Amino acid sequence: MGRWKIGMLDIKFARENPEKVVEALEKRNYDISVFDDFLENEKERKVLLGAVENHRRELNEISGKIDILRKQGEDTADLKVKAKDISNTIKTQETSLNEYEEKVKNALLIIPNIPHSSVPLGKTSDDNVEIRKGGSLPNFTFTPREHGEIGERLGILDFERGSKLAGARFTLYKGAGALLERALINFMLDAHTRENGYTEVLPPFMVNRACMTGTGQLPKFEEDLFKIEGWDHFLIPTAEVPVTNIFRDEILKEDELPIYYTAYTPCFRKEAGSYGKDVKGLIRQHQFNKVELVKFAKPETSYDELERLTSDAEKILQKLKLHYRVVALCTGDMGFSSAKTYDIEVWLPGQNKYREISSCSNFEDFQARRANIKYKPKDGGKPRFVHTLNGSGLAVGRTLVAILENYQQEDGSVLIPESLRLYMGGMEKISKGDL
RNA sequence: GGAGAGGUGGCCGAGUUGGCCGAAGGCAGCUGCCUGCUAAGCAGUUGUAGGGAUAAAACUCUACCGGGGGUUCGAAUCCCCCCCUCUCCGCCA
Repeated sequence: MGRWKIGMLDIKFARENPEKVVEALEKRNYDISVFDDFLENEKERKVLLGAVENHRRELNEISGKIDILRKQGEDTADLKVKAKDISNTIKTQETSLNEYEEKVKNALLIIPNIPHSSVPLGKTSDDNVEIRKGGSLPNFTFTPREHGEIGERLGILDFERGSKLAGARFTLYKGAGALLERALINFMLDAHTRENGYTEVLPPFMVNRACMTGTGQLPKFEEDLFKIEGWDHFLIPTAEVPVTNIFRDEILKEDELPIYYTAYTPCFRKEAGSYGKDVKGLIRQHQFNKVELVKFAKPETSYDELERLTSDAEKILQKLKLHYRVVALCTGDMGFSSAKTYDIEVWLPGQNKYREISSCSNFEDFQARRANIKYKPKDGGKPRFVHTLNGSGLAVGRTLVAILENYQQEDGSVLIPESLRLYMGGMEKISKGDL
């Protein structure tokens, strides 16, 4: 009855600023008809809600009278008849009200976040804007190979057997390859916890529906998720989901903010609709490892936090001496829940292009509304929604790809970046036949 | 998997012959008073969401006692379904 356990776009904001919502939808190349549905149903919903509340007040009054008369031993039959009548009216109207609430809620849940004013306008990834570059391009005296070929020649990546075990887009890592993946995870976690101020968490790798709705994967993108048979649980597509939902339905204290979490998890994605794309190699897998950064911040500081979060992710690439660039995603290329996103793209000489290795976003209060995460201001005011942010710090498999391609030698061996050697038991180079 | 117990406000915890319960009491918090500091003490106050009213308040209405449905004029209290937590047994990394 008028309770919104699932927040989303602020219903009041949507109602009172329809032009802004429409503008946002257009910028994102979304069909604006969902919003028309919303407005229409929301209007009706409000009228009905008012009617139900009035009747309820009337009914409450009569019920009170009945109680008093009853105690005085007087006859209440007439009042009961009247009350029954009102009660029936309420039931009828409520049924109708519920339908409208359902419609409003469903419409609201599939309306994306409103882009921040600083987000570049555009339709596709071609319209993204490069912000800066980091590191320097590697020089090769030979033609660099792709990571898949490098990995197979070294015997550290086995795509054939990966697909024997689980099908396309699964890979078996072996020997120094498995070690390198594990080393990268530890290296990244240590950097973020020891140098960047994040607290490590290790969440469940599958979550319930409420979590998925909270961060925006549901209800719109269910076809991208692996669902557990016979259970309303899903394998996580990113640690963002369980980690952001840590504080679902909670009210934090202002002093606790900002909160920085980092988490290693595997990620599971169906990659529906990407048939034929990146079928070779490690770039696009159904299961991959990622170290994630998640922040809970006050609204006033969330954009500063986004800059710092992005630079925390960049630091990993700097330590590994990999060349990269940071791009600001345009309105048409941004994810559903995001208000602003920076992608970090690492240079892959084997493919002669930049590939996304991290995506850092400020969701403002979009996820916080859905997941109902608030904080109580110190001055005693009403609880406010927090701002949530997250970014990869980094995608581990793609980092391994970058190392193989950037550190490959003419003889097919691969040097280990210096900052990683401690994590590789001192290994300096991966050669054929190692481990 | 089997057998029990329970889910109430920031926390603890009353309330199950239906009405006076948004909900006693305690703790914590806040505001005054008082005590030369601290502790104690006295009085008041302190939930969330939506609507109305207002310059803003005061004020007022509706809903919320794990979730959903039912009975009833009326449900935290009765009935049904689901979820979760805890204890014991079994099983297992």
